[in-house]
Amino acid sequence: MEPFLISPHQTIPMQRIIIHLDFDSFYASVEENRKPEIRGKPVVICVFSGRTVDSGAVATANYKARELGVKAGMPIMFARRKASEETVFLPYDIEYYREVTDRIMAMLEDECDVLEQASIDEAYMDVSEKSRGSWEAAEAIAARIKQMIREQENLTCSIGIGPNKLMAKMAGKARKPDGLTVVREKDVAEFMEKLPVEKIHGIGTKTVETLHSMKIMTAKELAQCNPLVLEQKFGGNKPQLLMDKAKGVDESPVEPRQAQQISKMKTLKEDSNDPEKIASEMAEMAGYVRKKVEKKNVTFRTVSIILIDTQLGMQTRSETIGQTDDVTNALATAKNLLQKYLNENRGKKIRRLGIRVSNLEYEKKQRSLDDFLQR
DNA sequence: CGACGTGTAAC
DNA sequence: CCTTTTACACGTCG
Repeated sequence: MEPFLISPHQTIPMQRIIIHLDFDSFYASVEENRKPEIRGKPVVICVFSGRTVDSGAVATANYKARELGVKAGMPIMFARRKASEETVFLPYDIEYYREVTDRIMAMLEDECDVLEQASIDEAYMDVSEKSRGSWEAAEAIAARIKQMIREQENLTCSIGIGPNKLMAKMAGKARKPDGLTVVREKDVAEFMEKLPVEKIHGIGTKTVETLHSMKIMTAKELAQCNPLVLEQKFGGNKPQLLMDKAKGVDESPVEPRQAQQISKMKTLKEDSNDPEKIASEMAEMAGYVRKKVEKKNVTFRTVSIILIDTQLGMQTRSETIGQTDDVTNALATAKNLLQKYLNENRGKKIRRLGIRVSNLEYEKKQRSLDDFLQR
């Protein structure tokens, strides 16, 4: 889709219509479908780190559990304290959730011009053409999508429709669960005005803190402030970016995403600085990375290790090598980086670690054995 | 500019 | 008392 309609005399920015779709407490809902006996109960999906019985964090809580005060991101231990007798705690099963998502995303591709899967439970859809520029038509598309997902997967989602990705996303947040909210171009200013800065998508804790220290509390104040004031506190492009967001402006296109990196992290059972021990964990994680690299049929150029120490400080070390698909090679590089790190940081103990490959190339079309034999 | 390391943000 | 994975921006260095 062309971003602009070009007439002989002028360039008219085309009005886009973007849908954002977000499954309601996705992991929990999927588990409720898989295990009917837990339906109606508070459900908490957990990432258990394995360090102690209940160490780890909450990935998702269903609405029943949220009523009890359980929230995503919370340590499982906290959630246990808040939870009631009947609350169900389940380990997350990412592979199963991915299967469900993949089915739905395949379906969504047919319902829009361009699909951008933003995460396991979120997608943007450009429906400018499919709706022929009509907000009503876009709303009908959204309603049909909701119905399809309900009928075929027994899941609900919240949908936002707006003139760009930012507004679609924020519209979707306005009504949950099972919501459908349209913010037309002409209604953007009014929608944004009421919001405190911390409700703007993409403005996180650090930025909020700085804005508050400047007495900028609402999107309206941010949108109308003097850019020079922001430039005192923020560098580079950030002032412009912040003001655009506050005004509900976002030109970024909806485009298909491909992974830029593949990584695997793990929490150690006990803090350690034993090279042998850490290297063997590294090898295990490399096995997982290998699987993913094979599945995606990619090559990579950069290998990194990620280390989180006892104080939860994160450090990375990386090295760029020749384009390769050989994860064994990556593991060797990772072990070298690890060796170097441990030498530079004598005595520092590691809590969590990870391995990552990046600088991915998707061009790699490998000749199959058949092709090979035919020569 | 490419490579590397850190910070911010979101899920 | 603290997960996992990904993306991207930016500063710095050579």
